[in-house]
Amino acid sequence: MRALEGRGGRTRSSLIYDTLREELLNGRFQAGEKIAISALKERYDVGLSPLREALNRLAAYGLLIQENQKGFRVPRLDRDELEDIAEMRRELEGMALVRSIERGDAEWESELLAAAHRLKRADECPEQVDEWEHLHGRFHRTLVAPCGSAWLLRFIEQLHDQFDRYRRLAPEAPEVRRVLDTQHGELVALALARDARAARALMDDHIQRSYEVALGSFGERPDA
Amino acid sequence: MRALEGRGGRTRSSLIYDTLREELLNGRFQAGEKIAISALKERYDVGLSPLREALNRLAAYGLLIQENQKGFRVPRLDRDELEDIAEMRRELEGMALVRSIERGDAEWESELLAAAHRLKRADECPEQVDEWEHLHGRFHRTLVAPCGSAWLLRFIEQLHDQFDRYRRLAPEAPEVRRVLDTQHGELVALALARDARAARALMDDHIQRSYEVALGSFGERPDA
DNA sequence: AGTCAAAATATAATCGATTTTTTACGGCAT
DNA sequence: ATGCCGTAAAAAATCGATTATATTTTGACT
Repeated sequence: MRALEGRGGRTRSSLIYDTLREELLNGRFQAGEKIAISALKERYDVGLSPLREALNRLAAYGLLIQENQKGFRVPRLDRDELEDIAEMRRELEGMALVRSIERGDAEWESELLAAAHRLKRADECPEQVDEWEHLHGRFHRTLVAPCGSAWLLRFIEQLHDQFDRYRRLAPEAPEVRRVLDTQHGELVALALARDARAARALMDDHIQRSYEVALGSFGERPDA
Repeated sequence: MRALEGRGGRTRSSLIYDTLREELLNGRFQAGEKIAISALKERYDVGLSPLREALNRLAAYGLLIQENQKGFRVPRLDRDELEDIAEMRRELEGMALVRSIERGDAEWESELLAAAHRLKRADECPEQVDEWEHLHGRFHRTLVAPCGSAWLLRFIEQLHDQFDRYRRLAPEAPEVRRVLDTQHGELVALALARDARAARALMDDHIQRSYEVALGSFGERPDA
């Protein structure tokens, strides 16, 4: 799989980083799995150095676990951790959304409408998952973009990535999906109406429902 | 400077990481400075691979900036960013403190008292800065430790590191320092009294004052 | 059979050298 | 003088091979 040829100003290391991040998010690696470095080396046809650098970055970011002298592992999926991630998302994205509503300008309103529209179009093509994921992430980023805090945005991004490891693994839930899709539009409406309180409440509910979908990644309740 | 010999289970990469992190926090590198990799290589007597891996991790963590094909740079100090960091510290540490007060058990109370006591002793030995920094960090970590969210703790740690880049560079402010030292004790008292609201308010004030001290890292107001 | 230790194997970490890209410099035309 | 192009030097990124550590296997002994 000679996937990393003819790049533009990018470094091998950064290309592998992006690729691996995407694959980790999409559950292409078994949770808890040990990373076989030389296998990846073959698979992407790169040297050890850029590969290891990418793995180091992913570990610092939290998408891998690094143990001295024992290489890298994919973090296990853990109910408590998912709950933690969801709870933090509610706190931080709620905070960011309120601030965005206070500070966002007319240009933001336009971009928000555009992002929501693109996402809505994608909602109707369930076959193009990658495209939908892309637009979905972009919509949520747009929503909180003008919050004014670079660090808050950074943390939110990181939490989204963590959350997506679970959500993308969960089975489809069409009824909830429809509600979630509707909420995207409602979030825009509340943002444009500058109703911070209601927007925050809706965001809370949106993340809570997503969390319940993501719980599906643990398989159908072995406790029932 | 053959500083990285005879290690115990640690990897060269992780040793350099710790060393560089510490030096970055202590302002041993000029803000905005370009990292001369081969100079560091000589200085710590290590190969390029572990050094670059450490730099990659530090960049992912936010203590360095990485630009494709242009190596690594120390982030500039920026008033707006410091404000952002302080604001986020107020939000996140406030949140974590409230939760700790709700959830912390008797063992936590003991450790908190111990940590505060150790810190107080160190307050009186202004010559042992490193020791004080160590105990200060530990005190603040203890304060929020039982908040129940690993991710919240992670973000707080990261923000502390960012904040310290500024604070440790700022000139001493003995009067404010005395107030801040006193507040550590008061925080413990409020935590033990389980007065979440007052504790949060005090933490807010504590961080705000620290922020004002840290502003000193920009030199004496060129705008006056 | 089960257990421990030593040897063998596999994997992680590191090094030294090479390749690629950027940056600095100097001539040349405008 | 100023700006552009090509070359030289420097630095970043990468590779291939080596060393160190962990894991597995083997085989003697209980």
